[in-house]
Amino acid sequence: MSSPTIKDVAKLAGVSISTVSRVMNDSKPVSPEARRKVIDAINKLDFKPNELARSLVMKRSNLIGVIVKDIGISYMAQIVRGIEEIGRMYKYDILLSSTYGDIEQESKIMDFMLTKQVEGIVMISEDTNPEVIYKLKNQSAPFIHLDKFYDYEDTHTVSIDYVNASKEMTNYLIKQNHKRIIFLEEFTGTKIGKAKQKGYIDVMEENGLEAIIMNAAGINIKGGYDISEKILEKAVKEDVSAVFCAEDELAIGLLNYCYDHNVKVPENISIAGFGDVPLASIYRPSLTTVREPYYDIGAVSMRKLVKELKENQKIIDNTILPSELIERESVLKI
Amino acid sequence: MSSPTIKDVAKLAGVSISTVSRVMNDSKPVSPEARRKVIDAINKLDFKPNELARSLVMKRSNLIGVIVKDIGISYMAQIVRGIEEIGRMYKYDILLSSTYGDIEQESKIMDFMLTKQVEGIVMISEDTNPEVIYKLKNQSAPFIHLDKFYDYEDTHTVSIDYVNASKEMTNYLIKQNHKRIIFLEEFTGTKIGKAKQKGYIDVMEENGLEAIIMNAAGINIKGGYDISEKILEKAVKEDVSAVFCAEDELAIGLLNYCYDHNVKVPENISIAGFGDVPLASIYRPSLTTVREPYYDIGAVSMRKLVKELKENQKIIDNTILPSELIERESVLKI
DNA sequence: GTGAAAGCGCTAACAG
DNA sequence: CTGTTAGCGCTTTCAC
Repeated sequence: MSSPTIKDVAKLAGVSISTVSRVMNDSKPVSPEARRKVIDAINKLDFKPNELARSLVMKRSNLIGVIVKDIGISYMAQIVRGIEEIGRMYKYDILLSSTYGDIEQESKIMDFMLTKQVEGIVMISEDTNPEVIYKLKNQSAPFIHLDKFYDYEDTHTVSIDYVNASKEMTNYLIKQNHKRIIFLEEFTGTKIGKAKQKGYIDVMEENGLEAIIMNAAGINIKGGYDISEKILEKAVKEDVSAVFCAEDELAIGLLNYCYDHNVKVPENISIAGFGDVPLASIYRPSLTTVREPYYDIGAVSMRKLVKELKENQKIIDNTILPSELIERESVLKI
Repeated sequence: MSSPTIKDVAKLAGVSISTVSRVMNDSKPVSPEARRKVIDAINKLDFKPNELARSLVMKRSNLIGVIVKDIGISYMAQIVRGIEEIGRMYKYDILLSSTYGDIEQESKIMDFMLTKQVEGIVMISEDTNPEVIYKLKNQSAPFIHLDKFYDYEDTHTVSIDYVNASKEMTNYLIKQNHKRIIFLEEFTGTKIGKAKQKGYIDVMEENGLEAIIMNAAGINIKGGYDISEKILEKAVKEDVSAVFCAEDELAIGLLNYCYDHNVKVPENISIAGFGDVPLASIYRPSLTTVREPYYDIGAVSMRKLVKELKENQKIIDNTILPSELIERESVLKI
């Protein structure tokens, strides 16, 4: 009826349970004969060890808790892929839970995962609540905190150099002969938001160009779409030829608006994004953007976690991964 | 140092561990005084019960294994959302693992999940290997098998009525005055593939129209893109005005090709898809398609699993969910 | 109401 | 090399 246990195997093989355990784990020498008998019994019974029991005594669950805002958000799914693939290499499994941005859930789920004895936690959110970060930092398991927008001080994370990435894109735009460039963001005062803005402003100033910043109400496609009318108005009035969006989602929103209103991209206006979400390369015109290496962010996060777990010490730092400017169709090239 | 156990709580509260257990689970009456003392102790120690130990003795892991081809595939992520949200209602957690289509992995992961004592399994794949299905059916845990293409006989799944959905779209196209309509598919001989094809052919015949079927080499954006030149050639030569793609991905590939080659959609040619992947509504022109309710498919799957678990009996059947024709821009309306 | 004790399935000394 | 035994942290009889 219920699945066979190590006892059943031992009985059938005519040895003690220790011997069975030993052949399963190769933890101690076992005579060839006993080994054979055990293996036979295992096969005959189709025995599968109960990892729960194993975890209990070993005090190692081999579980990593991944708390994600919404697994349907494609870049988050990319991060999870990275976590999972590296996790698999080290025999870690993923316990996945979504919060949908609800801070109570974030907190509850964290507790719950600890209860399930996860050995580490990766929290993938957007605009994480400070309380949650506090809690994350004050619980016992090592963690990584990944937030596209909210780069908290002194948290353990993996990201790119936002100032520099933003500079690179601004420089690129200028090199393509754009002089009047709007920077579209939703300014929330976050460290990352400031960094992107700074990169843009610095380069514009260096080149004696005026920084023109506009604000969207929400970092998503709708946010980009809704501000588009104003942007386009300003563009014709003030001779703007390019818009640098702080997030791909904003750029897609703008692109959608342009399509809906017969504005040709990049002929009439150039649009650049930031992120390189999967959609950016599929959409037409394809989006010129800065690639944030989501998969790698996940993979490196997991590697760091594994290292912490192995060395049994908590680390608090920020690993910087390289970003890359991806030239596509949405920016007019000279 | 290491986290407090029920013993520590008992000691601090001056009661036995049984009493602590009883207040935690409300399983038996406890005197108000003892209850208070226990609760105090729990709070003081920030005690969190070890679910692993609990699962071991209760023989209930509260874990559902979700085996997914690739969590980065957006419609799969939508399904997982549905699974997760319903799972949460019943206190089930998600153990997530990706296979990347590798059949050895599919099999290994399944074993591994059983080892972790998952109570049920949801397998979300594409073109699942028969061996894997066989194995899925012959293991002990209840399962749901979700495959967009491969509708195996006698498996436990949740889907839509493909023949009917395909008929609906074909009828719609005809109503929009299209007479020469290409059906683009990658014919793999699967039940679902046949169903979609049948829906199209039946309606075309009913209307005295010729069925024109073309084959892509792969059900993905590239597959659609690569066959596009031929399609467009045939379209001009044979006066075809619409293409009904058996999958949204094929339609997006075709749309991309049209954009790249200055073919206007829907003015020059109308394109319809099947699926309503998230991208379909974002892309411009937005894609007229058949909505497969991915989230609901996940949610209903989980409900079925919960029911099986509760009633402790395996069910093998196919739940049919309603689909919906989504009118957007890619098909020229009269 | 409450505590002592057995046991979930497994690993890891310990003694042979 | 192998078996016996003592737990891992918890739930659940079974007495009291």
